[in-house]
Amino acid sequence: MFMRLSRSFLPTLKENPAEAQIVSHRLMLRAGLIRQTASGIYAWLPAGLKVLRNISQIVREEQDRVDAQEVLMPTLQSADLWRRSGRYDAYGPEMLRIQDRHKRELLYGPTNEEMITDLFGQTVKSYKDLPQVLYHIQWKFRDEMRPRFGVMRGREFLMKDAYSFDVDYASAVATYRRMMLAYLRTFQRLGVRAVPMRADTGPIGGELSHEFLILAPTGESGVFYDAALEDQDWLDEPVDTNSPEALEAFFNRVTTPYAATDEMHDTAAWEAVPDDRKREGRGVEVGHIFYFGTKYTQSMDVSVSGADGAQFFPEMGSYGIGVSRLAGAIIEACHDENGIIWPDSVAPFRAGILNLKSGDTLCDAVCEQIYAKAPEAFLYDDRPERAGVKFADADLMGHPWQIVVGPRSAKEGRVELKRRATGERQELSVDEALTLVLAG
RNA sequence: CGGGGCGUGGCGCAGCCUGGUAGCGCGCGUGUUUUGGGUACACGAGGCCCCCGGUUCGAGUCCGGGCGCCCCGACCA
Repeated sequence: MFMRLSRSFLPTLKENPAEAQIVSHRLMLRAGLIRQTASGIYAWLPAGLKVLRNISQIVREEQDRVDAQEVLMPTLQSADLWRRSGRYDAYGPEMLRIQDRHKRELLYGPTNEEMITDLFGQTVKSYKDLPQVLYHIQWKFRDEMRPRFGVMRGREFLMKDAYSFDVDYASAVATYRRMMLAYLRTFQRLGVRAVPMRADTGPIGGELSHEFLILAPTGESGVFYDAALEDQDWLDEPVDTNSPEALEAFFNRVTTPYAATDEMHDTAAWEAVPDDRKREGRGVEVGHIFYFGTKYTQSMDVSVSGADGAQFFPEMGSYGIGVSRLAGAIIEACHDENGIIWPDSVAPFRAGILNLKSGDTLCDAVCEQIYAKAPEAFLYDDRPERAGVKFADADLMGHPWQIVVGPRSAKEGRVELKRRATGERQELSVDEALTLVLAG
């Protein structure tokens, strides 16, 4: 794509579109990341697509790190598949049902348990091939009664969904815990604090369902948690993911401090948390992990041979991360009155190059020199606009860094480097600035 | 699905009550001006007023129907 702003499809808006009520939706529209094409359905423009890809890539790396294997299943699924599990009739009007030219019944997948279970069953025949964890990052469609909040609650959305198959409960628990670690690492790398909270397990019961919520004032549920959950660095945490004991210790550490959404809130337990550690607010759900045993292997009759030669139904779990929702949720958590403040890891561009005097030989030369060093990392604002316009747009788009090139400092071969998150500015040589920006 | 609101140049809105052939700000184009935080002036382009039907000499405006979008609620990655 073009990284020169003068030639980019990056339409920033000065005013808030009337339909956008919450801050992330407004900023996504104003910063030129998305455009709505129908209720709850969005087109991702070049900068927005970069964000989606950056998020996906981090999700992917952390899934791979716990030995999940990436596949790609289709968006369209056959109704027959869902009849096997009994969900075709059970799912209700949220499922978009489609007919092809031969009047065959299809549906746009809202989730993939049936399809993955079928795929698994076609392939895996022995306990020796377990465990298996498969995931994909694919568009889903749920015909929500009321889409809202931009991409946070769209009808079409990009989701990473993983599915695990284990020989027994103990093994399934280990897989679940491994995935929980992967999630904590994923969200940490995305620059947000997502707190895992016990979720309702419905008819299946047990304690193996957790939602991950990001604190944001516009969140959909109330959350209460112990500040002890805030400071842990999971990226360097040496958890031996092959050891069930180590996984259990890890799991206990994560789940012992109090954390609950308003639905699961336990007032008595909350009272026991020291006042200075109480954290209370609104939360956006960005991930959900769930153990559901043999629900689908049984209903779809997918079994494998055990060591004793007898057939058994593998134990399953599913693990979702709302990728497109995260784009909005991150903005909810990371912005100020001037615009987005992207975490370095998801920013569409590492830095904006602001040419304060396009057309000036010296300014142009300095900008081109910087831009040539790493064109993929920069958005070069070469438009013949006034300085104020460029400052405002750079703040709005939220580049982690702004490299400001104006005639004043360019004469001395220097540029001004601004850190978006802190507003801190410093005058540096071109090389010094490049080193800082490209290092992180 | 219940309740409410809106649909007028690209964006934000006024005009509708009290029918007479469309206006403001921003943006866009050209020129001048300005040159480190959305500069100022001038000129200019751009509108089946969501759609269909009705009333009327005449409908953006009144009436009926439809479609689309948003907000509150119940429900959800």
